[in-house]
Amino acid sequence: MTAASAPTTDSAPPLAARERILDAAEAAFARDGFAGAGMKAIALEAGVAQGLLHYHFGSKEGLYSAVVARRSARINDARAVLLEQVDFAAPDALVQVFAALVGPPLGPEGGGEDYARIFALLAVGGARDQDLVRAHYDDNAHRFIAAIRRAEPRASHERATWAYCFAIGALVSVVARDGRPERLAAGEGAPPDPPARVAARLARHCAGGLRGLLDD
Amino acid sequence: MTAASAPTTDSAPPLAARERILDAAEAAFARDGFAGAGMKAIALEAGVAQGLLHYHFGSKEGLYSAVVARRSARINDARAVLLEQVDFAAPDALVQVFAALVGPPLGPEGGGEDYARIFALLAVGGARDQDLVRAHYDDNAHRFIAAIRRAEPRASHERATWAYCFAIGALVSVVARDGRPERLAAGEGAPPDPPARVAARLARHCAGGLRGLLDD
DNA sequence: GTCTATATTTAGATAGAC
DNA sequence: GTCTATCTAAATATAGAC
Repeated sequence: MTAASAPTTDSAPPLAARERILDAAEAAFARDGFAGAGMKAIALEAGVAQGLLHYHFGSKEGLYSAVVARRSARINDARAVLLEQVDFAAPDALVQVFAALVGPPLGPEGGGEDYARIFALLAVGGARDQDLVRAHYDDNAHRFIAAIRRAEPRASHERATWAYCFAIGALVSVVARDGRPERLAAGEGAPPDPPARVAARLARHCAGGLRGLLDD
Repeated sequence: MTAASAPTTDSAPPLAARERILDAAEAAFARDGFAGAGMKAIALEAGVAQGLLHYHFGSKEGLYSAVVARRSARINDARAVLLEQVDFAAPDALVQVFAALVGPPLGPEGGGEDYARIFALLAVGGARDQDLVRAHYDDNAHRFIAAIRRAEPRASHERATWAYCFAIGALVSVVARDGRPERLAAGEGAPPDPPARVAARLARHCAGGLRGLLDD
């Protein structure tokens, strides 16, 4: 067996069809969820035969898992870069940490609308989604919980953890929602706020939320 | 046509089979989502024939909508009761308002684990879920946004709205998650916190979050 | 590696007896 | 109002040619 004949290996150079399938699957899973998306429709959108999906990813679960793995790696890499740039001596260090956490899923690294709802579904889904979160996001979580405590030493490990979880929750509710906050605030047809502005607001909210937990 | 022959009318006294179907559907939709749940499995769990589901609710969408309508009414009623009991002159008025918002979905009115994940999926789902949210939760939202501003007059309408949306997001991330915060904080196998304690912590977090938005 | 064709199961919905 | 039986469509997955 040659090295190029192992398509499930991540280290191999990605083929064009493989990436097209992942792109189409990302859009389909986002639109219809795991159970609602169809392998037939994904193959059609990717412009390949349905059998090719099973050749590359084995099953629908395998394809879903691959979609999450590809995108979560990009998001967490972007988060790590931002986290390294945080000035922990600054008065707004805590806001900077939360901005590093919530910014990438809202920005171009997050895959835009296509992956946004998958990201949200992962956070509220059942056993399958929870396993994927554990595999692809738990390490990142521990790193950020540590950073939260470094920026706000008064926070216990437990309170920092809850603040992290609340932050993820608030994040998913806005990444998955095209304009519900805007609609509630300004009525039907209100234009959505730019992602950077939403991220900044969210980061300040999370920092304030942790401070609210301190006198417990 | 007699009054009793109109099963789709909500004012009619509920029949035993109809309620059993709703209970089974609530559990199934929570476990597997809308697309993942099967009418056949719901009928089996309710102990009725599959055809009866269509007689009472017309379609799978009709059944899903009925599940959401039944539970959201109970949740919003409980919220309204708590909101009336808020002492807006108290220094922790804002915390009280958020406690009235997040308490019922976490308590017995929320339907426990069965409805919890449906509640969360509604918040991050596609067009179908967004329509249901608009129909069953938007009025409640406007009432709470007004209460938030009454408890914290410095908050603009826009900021109060974002604080409300962030609160719902943080809420769904904990109602749908059996013990991820506990696991991240204390490792595998950590016992879950009691719902009342989670609700109190969440309310304080939300109040602090809004304060963090004020100096914008 | 990619395609066509198909096997097998299961889905939601309906018809009609009682 | 409830049941049994069935229709039709669509699902995932597989087999085998190229």
